[in-house]
Amino acid sequence: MENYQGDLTDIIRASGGSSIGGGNTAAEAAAAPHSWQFPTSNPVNYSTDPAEDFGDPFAHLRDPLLHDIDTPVSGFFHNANIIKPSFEEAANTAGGFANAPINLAHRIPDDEMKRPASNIFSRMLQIAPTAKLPVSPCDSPAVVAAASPRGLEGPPILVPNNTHTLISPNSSKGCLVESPGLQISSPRNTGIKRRKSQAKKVVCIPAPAPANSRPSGEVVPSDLWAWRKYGQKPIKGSPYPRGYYRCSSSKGCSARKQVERSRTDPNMLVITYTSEHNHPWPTQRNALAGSTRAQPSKSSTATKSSPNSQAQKSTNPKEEMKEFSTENTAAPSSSSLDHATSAAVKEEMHQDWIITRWKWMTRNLMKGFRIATSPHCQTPTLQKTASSLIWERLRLTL
DNA sequence: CGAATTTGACCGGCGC
DNA sequence: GCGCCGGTCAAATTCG
Repeated sequence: MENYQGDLTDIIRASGGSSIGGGNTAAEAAAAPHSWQFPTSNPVNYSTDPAEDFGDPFAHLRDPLLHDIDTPVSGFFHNANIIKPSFEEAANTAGGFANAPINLAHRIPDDEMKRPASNIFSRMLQIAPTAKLPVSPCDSPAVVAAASPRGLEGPPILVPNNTHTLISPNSSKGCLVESPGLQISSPRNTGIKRRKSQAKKVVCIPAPAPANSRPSGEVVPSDLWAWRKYGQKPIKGSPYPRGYYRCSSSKGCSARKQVERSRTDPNMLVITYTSEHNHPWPTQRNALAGSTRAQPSKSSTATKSSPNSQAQKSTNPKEEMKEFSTENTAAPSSSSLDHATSAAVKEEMHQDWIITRWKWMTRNLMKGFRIATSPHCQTPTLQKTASSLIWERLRLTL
C-alpha cells in the first residue's frame, strides 16, 4: 500500500499489499489479510496541497471508502484493534481490519491530528498487518526517538482503556504521536533546539518482502515520487542502517526521506520525511530519473488506457480490479502532459480513480464479498462470505 | 554508456 | 575544545 506520501504505491504496498496502486512486492509485507468494510457514507473532500502533506496528493482526501477513526461505530476501523483488540471478536464481524495495530503517521504541526484520518492510503500506512500487541513496536518511544534522536517531550501514552490507542501527551487523538521535530525535546535535552528546525513526518510501514530487496539487503518500498539514494549510515543503537533518499522527481526539490528498520521490530520500516516537494507529484514514477533499479517501471502498460474506460473492462471482479490497479498506478507519460495542465489532469485522474474504486468496492461489497489484501496478492482480493454465496446462488437461480 | 547505488570522507550540531 | 553522531557529498562501483 502506499505511502501515500504521495506515496500511493507505498501505502498500498505496505498495507498489505494491495495493490490498488498496482503495487508490487510491498504487498507481500502484510502478514495477515485485511478486510475492508464498506462504510456508511462519506463525502469526498479532495485536496492536493503538496506543501501540506509532503507531497501527498491524497493526504487530505476523505476517502469515500473509509470512515473516520473518530467515528468508530460502524466505522471502517471498527474491527481494528484500536477499537477491538480481540482478533476473534473482529473476525466474527464481517469486514474491517481485524486486529490491525495502528502505527504512527505524524508530523508537525499536529493540526493534522485534529483532522480525520485522511484517506485510505494514509490509513493503510498506519495499519500494520502484524498484530502482536496492543501497540506496534513502531509506535514505541524508542522508535520515535530514533527518528529524531534529540527529542521527546515525553513518552507516548498507552491509554488505559481497551482501545489500545497510543497517543502522545500533547495529542488529543489516538494513535498519533507528535513529531519530535520542532517542539519536542527529551528530558535530557529540554530546551535545546533541534539541529534543524524541519518538520518531519514519521511513518511506520510493514517492511516489503525480500523479493523487493536491493543488493545491499535493504528493502525500500517504492512510491510515486522518484527517490534517489544518496547515503546510508549505521545508526548508533540500531542494528540496521539508515538510508537517505532525496527526491529526484524534480530538480531542486528539497524533499528527503530516511528509511530504516525499526530496531524493535525488524519487520517494520520507519520512514521519516523531511522537507516538502516543491512540485506536483510526478505524472510518471521516474519523472526525472529512475526511482530504483530494483523496481523497474511498469508504466508502459498504464499509459495506454484511461480510468474512464473502466466500464468496458472485464466483468470479473478480480480482473477488473487488476486492470483498475494497473492503469491507475502509473500516470500518463509525462511527455504527453505539459507542465501547465498536468495538475488538472492528475486531479481528474485521481477523481476518476476514486470513483472507479468506489464503484468496484460498492459492487462487490453489495454482493457480500469482503475486500481483502493479502501478503501474496498484488491487488485487493474478494473473499466469499455467506452472503456472497447467497448472492451467487440467487444470480444462478435467476 | 548513462543512471543509480554504494561507501568512505567530510561537515556541522550538540553534549560534555 | 574535543569527540560523538547524524546528515550530506562525491568518487567509485554496479546495473540495466
